[in-house]
Amino acid sequence: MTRVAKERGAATLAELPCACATARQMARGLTQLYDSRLRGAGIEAPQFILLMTLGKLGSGSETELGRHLGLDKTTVSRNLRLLERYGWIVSSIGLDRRKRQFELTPAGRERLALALPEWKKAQDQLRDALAPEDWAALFRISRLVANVAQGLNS
Amino acid sequence: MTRVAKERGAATLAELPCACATARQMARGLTQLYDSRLRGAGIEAPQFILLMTLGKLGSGSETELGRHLGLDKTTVSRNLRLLERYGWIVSSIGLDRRKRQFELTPAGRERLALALPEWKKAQDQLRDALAPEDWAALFRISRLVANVAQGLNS
DNA sequence: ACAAATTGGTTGCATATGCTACTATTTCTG
DNA sequence: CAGAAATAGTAGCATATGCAACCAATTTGT
Repeated sequence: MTRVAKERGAATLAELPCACATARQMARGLTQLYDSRLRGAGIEAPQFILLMTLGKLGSGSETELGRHLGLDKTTVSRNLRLLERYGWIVSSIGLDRRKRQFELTPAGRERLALALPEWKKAQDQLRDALAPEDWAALFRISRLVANVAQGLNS
Repeated sequence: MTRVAKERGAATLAELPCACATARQMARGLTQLYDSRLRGAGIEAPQFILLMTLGKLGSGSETELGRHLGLDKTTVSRNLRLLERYGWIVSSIGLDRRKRQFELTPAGRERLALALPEWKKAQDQLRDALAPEDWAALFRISRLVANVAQGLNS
């Protein structure tokens, strides 16, 4: 049982509940949960979320999708390219020739339909494991903090 | 909690509040917030968290650190190798010759001391932007859901 | 109308993450 | 004790993520 001298600095490592660390751990845990289900439908959480968002919006540009998901535009760019390679989405150039509009292909809608029941299983599994008020708080806090952080970052 | 399986309507794209998506978005937002501060100290959130955890534990093996952080052992393996390359940690082989024990070097402690005030700035900035009860709920929910997900994944 | 600022997107670079499969070591069992 | 099972760590593969720098197209300010 080693014990390093810790009576040096003021607020040392003793107790550091880091909001970032705990939030990241939660996100990783949930990602693994959803991944394990979605994998049966040949997709994983990040791509599913992107595909789902595009389906919800009908169509969208990279920057637009990035704003919705809190993702950097370069990340969206590369992730969309993957979905395009898989044939799940197509892109077209808009009137504003800088913009590329993306939308689902039939194959993309098919994949989404295949994945939705698996997504639901994961989501229900989590919900059943939580008290109703905790389930609600999870969404409320996640949205709130995501928005606050977004604001602080801009 | 009850695990009564209720019949919940089939999922449509209309509105899909995905716990995984919102949690990931929050985690990304917080990571960017903490990163932007920590970068001034020559480190970013993931490495800071790992270094901090190692400092808190005194020493630890890969698997041990992974369990603490909810990280896959292979991820910990590579991340630790980076910290080692930077000279912030050292490893030694234990009695059980499968295990490698890691601990901070003086340079690692120095880096941590340099980063702690920046970490605190980010953390305070977030706390100030949240109502006290939301700040508390953030930790409670993150820990709770991380634990629940961990359980469901194993 | 034109130069400047803004906006949308891509490339290069580096790190982060996890799964599968594999090796080495230790522990468990018959 | 010998073989089986569990454990610790690593390599290969693929995706995810974001910053800085850059180019192209559009909008703005004068």
